[in-house]
Amino acid sequence: MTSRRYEQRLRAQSAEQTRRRILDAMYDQLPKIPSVDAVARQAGVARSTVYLVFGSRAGLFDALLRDVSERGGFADLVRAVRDPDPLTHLRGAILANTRIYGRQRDVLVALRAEAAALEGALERTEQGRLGGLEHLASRLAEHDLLAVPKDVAVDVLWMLTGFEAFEALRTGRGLSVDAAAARLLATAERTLLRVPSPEGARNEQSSRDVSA
Amino acid sequence: MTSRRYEQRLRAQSAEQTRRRILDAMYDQLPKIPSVDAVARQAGVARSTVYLVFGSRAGLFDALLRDVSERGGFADLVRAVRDPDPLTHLRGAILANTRIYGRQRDVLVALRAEAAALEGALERTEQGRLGGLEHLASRLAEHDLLAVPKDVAVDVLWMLTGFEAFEALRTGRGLSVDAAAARLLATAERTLLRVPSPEGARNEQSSRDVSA
DNA sequence: CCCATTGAAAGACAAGCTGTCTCGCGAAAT
DNA sequence: ATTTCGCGAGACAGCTTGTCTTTCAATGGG
Repeated sequence: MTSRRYEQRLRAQSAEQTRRRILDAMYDQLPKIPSVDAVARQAGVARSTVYLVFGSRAGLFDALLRDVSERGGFADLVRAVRDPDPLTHLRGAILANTRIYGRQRDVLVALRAEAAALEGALERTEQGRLGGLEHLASRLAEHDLLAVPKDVAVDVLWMLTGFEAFEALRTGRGLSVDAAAARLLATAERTLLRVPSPEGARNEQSSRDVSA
Repeated sequence: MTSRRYEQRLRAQSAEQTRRRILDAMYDQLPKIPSVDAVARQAGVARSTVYLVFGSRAGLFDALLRDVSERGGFADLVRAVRDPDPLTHLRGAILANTRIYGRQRDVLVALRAEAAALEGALERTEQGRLGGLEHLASRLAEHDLLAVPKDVAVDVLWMLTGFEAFEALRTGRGLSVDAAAARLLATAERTLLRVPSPEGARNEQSSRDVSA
């Protein structure tokens, strides 16, 4: 009875399909937070199947979080980080980051509401952001562009690149995605960078006209 | 049968007591978000009594929110707002605001987690903050202290004085309440105020040493 | 002192949710 | 042909919110 090994490609493939169907069903119901039952019904799948595939309600949201991370829109962010000029890095990263938030907003709001059930998963994701910010702060420091200590720069960047800051401007103040990006960028530049040199003046200008 | 008017002071008084017992029972269980049943048991009260007094789970959290607002710690904030010097107003308001968040943190985290059920109640509370910020921005503008348009200043202040910004620094970056206040203040001053004049330099200094 | 009034307990009930488990079909792999 | 295994179907336990009815006991007007 416990003998034959199987390697069922087709079966695994269709399993992947049901997995996708379930996740897509979740996206469909956002930003309202659906019950496991509602997701299963929308996906045309038995509720027990959802538990079979994702383990629990929390597992379902965890998978959604990973899915969002993989789906990218991160290309722009990566490009900005790779730029040789640290100022372009700063500007491009904040802009790309904010636009990602703008696009994924429904998912992120739902995930935040479910934050209690997710615990570690969210932290793990945020860890990547922290690493990126430390890198950015180091680069700015190396080029002697910082007007504040490096760790303060990391703190401020952390606050400004979080989803909550974006959401406060977007929903709380009714700004567009690009207007929110402009406020965040202006705040970062004026707070972190040395002097309102010709460089600084230009930045301020460029962020102002987007927001106009 | 429908005749006599009653004016039962003692009864009304004991009703107020049960009301308080229930709210206190909630405070006891924070920051974990308790079920109505758990609150009732902790308060030594029937679950149906909670519904009798507060109407619903949402009503319970709504009452908690009002209770927090009334409990104050707002004296410092009011004093800062009344100061004739708009710069003192700015600094005092951010500091007092942040300290209030620090003190009420457990409640605010719980309320945020329950935000979906509260809807309007939170907005109403935030409305007051917005009004205060507009006033502050106007004062700064009148004294010609702003380096950015007034509406931009309101947006930035809104973002920096929200609970989320505080929480990002406090929990996300592990800062103390005063260190968080220093970051917020430095960000606000450098972003909003004209030139790093002698005035500006002094501010930067004072906020730096708190954070050290 | 009597008893209408009313705050509050007790608890039944409906409905929705998560999570677990069992049973059985039918398609895929060997 | 026979073994696996993905998945649907559904029962079950337990927790939750919310509603409603019944009962108890104190309060206070007359």
